[in-house]
Amino acid sequence: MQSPHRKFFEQHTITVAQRLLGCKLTTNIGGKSTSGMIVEVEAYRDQGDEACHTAKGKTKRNEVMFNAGGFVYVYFIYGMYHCANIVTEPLGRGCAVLLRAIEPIDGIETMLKRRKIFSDAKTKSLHTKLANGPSKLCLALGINNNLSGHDILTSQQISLSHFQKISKSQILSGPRIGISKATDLNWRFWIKNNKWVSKQ
DNA sequence: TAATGGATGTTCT
DNA sequence: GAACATCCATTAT
Repeated sequence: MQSPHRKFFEQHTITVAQRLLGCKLTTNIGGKSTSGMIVEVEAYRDQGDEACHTAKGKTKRNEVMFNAGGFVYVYFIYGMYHCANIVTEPLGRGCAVLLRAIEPIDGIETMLKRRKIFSDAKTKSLHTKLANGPSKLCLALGINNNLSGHDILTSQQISLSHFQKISKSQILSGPRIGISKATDLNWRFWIKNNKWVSKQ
C-alpha cells in the first residue's frame, strides 16, 4: 500500500486525525517488525486548545511538535509511560495527533512479549489488553523517546501506509480522555464498532 | 462493575 | 511542589 506524502500531514489537524484512522502503522525496533491499524486518535491543536502541549509556547519538551507535519513526537508521562503523536499542519505550528489504539496486524508474538502477556487465559480478550490505550500502544510497538523527532516519511524504524478505507459514516467522536482543560472539544475520533478502541 | 490508589520521573510554576 | 494526553492491581458494591 502507498504511503502518505508530506501534504497529507500538513492539512488541518482534525482532517489528518480522521484520515489516520484505517492507516497501518509499522515499527522496526530491536530487529522485530510490528504493525497495526490505527483505530483511535485524538487531535491537539495550537490555537484554541488549552490541552495542547504547545498551548504556552515552545519548550525543550515540545519542540519536536514545531516540525513539519509527518514528524513523530513521543513524550514520557506518569513516570513510566510513553505516548506517541504524529505532528500535523505546516512547519512551526505545534499541532499533533495522539495515537490512542491500534488493531494488531503483524508481529503479534513480539507485541505480546513486550506487553508481558503470556498465559492463554490472558490472550483470550486481547483487544482489552494489547494496544487499547496510548501507552499500551507504545509498549506493544516498542516506541520510546528515541523515536521522537523521526520523520515518519523517511525513518527506517517507524512508517505509515494507507491500509483500509474508512468513510466519514464509520467515524465517531467524543471528548478527549485524561485531560482537565478544553474538555468541551470532541476531538477524540475512533472507528465505529471496532473492538480494539479503548473506550466506545 | 465501579471506584480507589500506587508506581514513577520529567516538566513547569 | 504540583501536575501530568496512563496503567494495573486491589478493594468495595
